[in-house]
Amino acid sequence: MFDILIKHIRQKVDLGQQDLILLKTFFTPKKLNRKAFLLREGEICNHLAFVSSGILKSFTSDEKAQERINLFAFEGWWISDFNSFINREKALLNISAIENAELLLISFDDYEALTLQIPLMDRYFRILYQNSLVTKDRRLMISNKSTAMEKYLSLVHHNPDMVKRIPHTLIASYLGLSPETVSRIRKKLLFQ
Amino acid sequence: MFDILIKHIRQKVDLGQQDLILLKTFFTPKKLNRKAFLLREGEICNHLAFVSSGILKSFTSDEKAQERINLFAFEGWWISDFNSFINREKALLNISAIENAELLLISFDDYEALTLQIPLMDRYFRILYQNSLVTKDRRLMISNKSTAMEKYLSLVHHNPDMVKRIPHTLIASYLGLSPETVSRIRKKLLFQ
DNA sequence: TCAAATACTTGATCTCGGTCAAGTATTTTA
DNA sequence: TAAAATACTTGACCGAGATCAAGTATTTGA
Repeated sequence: MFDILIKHIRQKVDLGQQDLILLKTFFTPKKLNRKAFLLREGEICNHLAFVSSGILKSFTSDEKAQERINLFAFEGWWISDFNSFINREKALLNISAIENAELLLISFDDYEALTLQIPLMDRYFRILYQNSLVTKDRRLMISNKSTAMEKYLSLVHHNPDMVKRIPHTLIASYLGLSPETVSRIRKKLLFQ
Repeated sequence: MFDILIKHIRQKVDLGQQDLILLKTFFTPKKLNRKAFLLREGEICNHLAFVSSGILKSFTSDEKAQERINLFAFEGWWISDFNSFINREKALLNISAIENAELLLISFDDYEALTLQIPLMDRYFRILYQNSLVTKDRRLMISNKSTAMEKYLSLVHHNPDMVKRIPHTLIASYLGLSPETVSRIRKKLLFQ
């Protein structure tokens, strides 16, 4: 259960055995079945979730409009409504499982306590967020200026597994495109 | 020169007098005149820049197409090509000054050394990046799903000073819109 | 294993916002 | 302070991608 989390952390910072034992006490395991919700918009997001297995998505649901996907979280990823979690505001995002998932949850208070008790975890999250910023920045640049085809190709390039493992309807939503457009792009790519 | 940086850091972490003195040794002041470049695409981005005064922009320049603005950095903000800085890859972004600016630069090596010598700086950057992620996430959601009008109104709401202080041509580029569209939106808003 | 739900495709049509063009207004700098 | 550069506005037109509609294909779970 903790193996993947610990491996993930050790790739970034060098925690000792004592710290690892302490670390575990801050997390609560949770199973989440396909389609089950971890968070609903309007709630305060009380946990950061680390995905040990399965796939989750975070998304907004504008009444009649299709849901709009914000993030897919695979094994080894973190997911939350970050604004809600950090600023204790109402969540704009929903989070639910696309495939049965196993999670490790840490509450806001424990997140604060963890970084104070194990300062290296500040470093871990600093590096994690650093990488995350790079990815978000790229997504933002592509979202702002690219054609539908370029958006799709960029995803195929940077996240081939997303395109493989996740229904195209959701891929479309993630890219801010309609499912029809993605379908037409895929057809075009088949014939080069 | 260092006042704003130190104030900024102290809002997030509690550095002692000794650490502050040490901290200063890692930074190099630099003046950058309007239109001067701090970074050109293709170079490796060797510095994080803290803006003590003035305004900078980071942007891509797709040959014939208009430049596309990625970020405006005001007094108290950080700016860089983060991917280039962290992963030592060629920069996709240019960075230049919109108004005469005073900067504090820290090199990649010193950034690494700083966080090792003053672990609280890991915490400072962790919190900084946390907030930055929230902003980027919001920008990404808006960029993916909103109309031109919604994009403009969201900027007016979240960054009124940007709209006030920065030419509308650049605002348009920042929002991924054409200057003409922004002009038409502003006209529409005048008549409610 | 089969009905129901979900996912995908394809065509027809529409619309928002981009592009082009030609002007005016403002700022900058020599 | 005047010429040059930059910024902004407005109109006409166009096209990429959304929407609507009506199918087919695949997956899921009782």
